[in-house]
Amino acid sequence: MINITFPDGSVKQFEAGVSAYDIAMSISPRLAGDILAATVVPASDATGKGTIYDITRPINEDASIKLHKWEDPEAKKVFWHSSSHLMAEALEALYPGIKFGIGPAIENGFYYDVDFGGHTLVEAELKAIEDKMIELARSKEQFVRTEVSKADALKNFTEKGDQYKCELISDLEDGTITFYQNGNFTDLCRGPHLKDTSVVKAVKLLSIAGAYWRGDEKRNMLTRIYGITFPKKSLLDEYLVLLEEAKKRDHRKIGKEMELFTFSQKVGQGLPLWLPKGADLRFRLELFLRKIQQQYGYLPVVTPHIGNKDLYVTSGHWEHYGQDSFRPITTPQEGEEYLLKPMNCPHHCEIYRSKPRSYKDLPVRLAEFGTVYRYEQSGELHGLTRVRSFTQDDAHLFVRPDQIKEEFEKVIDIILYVFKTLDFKNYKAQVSLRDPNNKTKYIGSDENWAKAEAAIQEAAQEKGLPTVVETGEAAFYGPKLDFMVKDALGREWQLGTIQVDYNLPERFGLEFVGSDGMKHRPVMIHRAPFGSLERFVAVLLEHTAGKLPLWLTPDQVNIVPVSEKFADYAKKVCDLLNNSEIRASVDDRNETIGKRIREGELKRIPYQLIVGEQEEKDGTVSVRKQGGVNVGTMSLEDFTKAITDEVKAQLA
RNA sequence: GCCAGUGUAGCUCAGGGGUAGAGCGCUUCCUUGGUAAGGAAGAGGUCGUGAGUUCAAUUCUCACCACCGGCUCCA
Repeated sequence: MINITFPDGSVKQFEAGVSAYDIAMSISPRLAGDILAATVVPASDATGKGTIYDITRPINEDASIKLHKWEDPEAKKVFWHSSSHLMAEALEALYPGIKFGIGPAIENGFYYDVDFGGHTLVEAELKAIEDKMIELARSKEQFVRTEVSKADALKNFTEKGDQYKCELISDLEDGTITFYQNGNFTDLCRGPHLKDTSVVKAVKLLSIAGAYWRGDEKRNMLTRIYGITFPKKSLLDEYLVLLEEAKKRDHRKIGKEMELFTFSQKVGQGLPLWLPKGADLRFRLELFLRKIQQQYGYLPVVTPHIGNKDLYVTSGHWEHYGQDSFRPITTPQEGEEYLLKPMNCPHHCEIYRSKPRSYKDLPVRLAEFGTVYRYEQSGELHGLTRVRSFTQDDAHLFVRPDQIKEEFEKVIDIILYVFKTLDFKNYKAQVSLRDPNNKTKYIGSDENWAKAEAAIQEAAQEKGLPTVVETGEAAFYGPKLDFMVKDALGREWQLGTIQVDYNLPERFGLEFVGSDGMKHRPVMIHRAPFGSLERFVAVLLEHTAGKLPLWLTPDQVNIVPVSEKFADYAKKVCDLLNNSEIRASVDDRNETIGKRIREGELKRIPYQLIVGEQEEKDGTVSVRKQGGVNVGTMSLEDFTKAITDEVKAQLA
């Protein structure tokens, strides 16, 4: 007999070899029917973390257990992973001879990478695959786990001619290899899996994409099929509605609706054109940050949009990115070449170098809203989040080595203030370190890398900022701390960034005179709280669904006169508001009042003022807040004060 | 750059080998309306670009361009 401990601390005895399913059954058959996976922590597991088990897998020793129903992320993962096997089985039945790469569960659903040989899978075929999956699911196929030797595993997939699985197996250690079989389909898989396929009730295959084998663009491109499944049809319907809702928050759609920005094929791919309202919004964001930076002792600078190629040879960027960027600009002067600036740092280094610096002058903080140009691959361009011309809210801090941590922490403060003011709550702070196994990708000495990586992690820790560490994600010149935020569809984008750089000061020969009268090398910190105005605006639009905070939004107040008789009063109200720096306009078009209010709502204007006979007589306005809330009638002075106070509070 | 999809009016989209449609928007007129769509008339498109097949191409074929979903990349 073995002891099984439950999450509430109670202990029950079972025969050795009992499964999670048996255990659930001993509590209630209903529970047994609901559970999809179990976290089992065997007594011998020193980590205490345990393993997710198939609910049919025997438990052979004392263990604690947690049973997972659909609501648990662990269960969803198992459900979707099994669904990818189910899809693979359907695919193999419909397209005999195809080969399989990998097929994991993802955040929302699963995919499988498949080599269809000569066949090109098109979207029209997905329906038939979905139907086959449902058919197979209904036949209640068990997922059968078997442990196999490496030799047998290789033999199996060699006979099948699946070079991808063979490659995966050859990387595995003998004795750890398991197969899972559902129906006629056997896959190399660590598991865990569902008990059987019958719980999969609803299937939607979402899209087809090409994906390089093992993420390597030099290798075969496999066909990746994305899908999602649910244990109930209604859950699928809800999910699809949710997806539609998310698409309505797409910044590209909102940007068009609110007339913030546009693109032109004639101007060029990835080159955003900011429309008047968008430019207005952008300037307001800039002003907001300028004020903070002034408080933190930043000095504004302005530098040209091009720079001599030698500048980038010196910085090392030419060597790293020269081949993949906009080509150099030539001049009538033989041999003279300029580059569109891909970043501002080299220019700022030259500003630092323009005069001798004393240790007393440091830190020197040079800030610029600098527009840069990068030739991003055409397939990578995406709305405002990935463009070829964008403006960084850039600054470079030239600091003494003993000032790094303090300066780094101040930058964290600025970024957190910006995020707080704009109500970004779900961000991730990511520390990006270099890949120690691929040092040739990076420039700079081991010693400086170690110092910089330590400085970042210490600063984050002292600020109490929870971080995730990603190895191999560092910039080529230094490690960084990035703030990542998700868009409407769950894609993650980097916004704010702070980067320590020991390299450029070296390359540019930057110096300061120390208290000892000797020359020393400053350390450089790159930082951009927004990242770029383009990306920041994009993510902000998706987070707010276009309902921007009052202080930021281009149109704050829409004044709707009840009829044209009151247009003059409306204009007077508008002028008075404008004089108080409130962005108001009058909609006195020949349309019904209901229609004009509706359009004000659709334009996401925070306040609408309805004015008619009564208001004109009393010098008041009838206030309607976005979303249909009738705030009531108030004097114009009171309204002006309320708006001004609300803006102040938002910026506090 | 790679794989798949899309490209028709300012916007959202329907259509389809015989030179085009809807709704919204826009213009004009009627209506002067009190908190999410009043009515009428009108203007507006070489159907992404180029080539090919055909008596005839916006429709079929090919190439290119752009956009969209992914992959790779992201200073």
